[in-house]
Amino acid sequence: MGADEARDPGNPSPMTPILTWAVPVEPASQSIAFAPNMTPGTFIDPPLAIEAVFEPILFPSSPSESSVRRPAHSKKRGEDHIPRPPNAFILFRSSFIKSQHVSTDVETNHSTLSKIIGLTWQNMPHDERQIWHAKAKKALEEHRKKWPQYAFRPSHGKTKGAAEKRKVREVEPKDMKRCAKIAELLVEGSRP
DNA sequence: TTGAATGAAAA
DNA sequence: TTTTCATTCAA
Repeated sequence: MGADEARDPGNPSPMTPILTWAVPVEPASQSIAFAPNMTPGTFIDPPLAIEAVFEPILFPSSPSESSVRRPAHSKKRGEDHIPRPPNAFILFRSSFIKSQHVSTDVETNHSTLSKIIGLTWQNMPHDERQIWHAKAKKALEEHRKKWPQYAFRPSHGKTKGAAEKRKVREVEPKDMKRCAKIAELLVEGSRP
């Protein structure tokens, strides 16, 4: 760490409309419930209870065609393998791909897609990203609940002989600019 | 098996 | 601090 917290480049937005936050339409359908094994005595009240995880405004997941969940890479890794809990970006990316907002029809290269989605992620307003962070947090809680004893154990000597990673194809700057434009348009165009 | 992104957590 | 790995699927 250190004094390099200047991780917030241009984000002045002096005239950002702040998106009309459509109040959380979540009545009592999602009432807070204590876990069965949790005794009221041990309940620690979190400073900020963000129980309600609102749906993203900019890039909502497609309501249709989203039931068949593939086991991803069921090969390799024994069935005992517990996958890491997905972080906010991974969740966002998955949703983005599934939604087919821009995927496989125009770009089949997932590496490029990752670039576009990454740029889109950075262009997203803070509020929107926070929603995905909340989702990630929730996923983490579920993960902990499902595998309480899970712990991330990265293998050290994994990357082969530390050989040079050969790049398949570096995205040309021209295409890079195109990606940036796409990402920008994606966010701008999704604004209400 | 790799690439490509971001982020959480381990070493 | 650096490295691993979570998702995703065409090469």
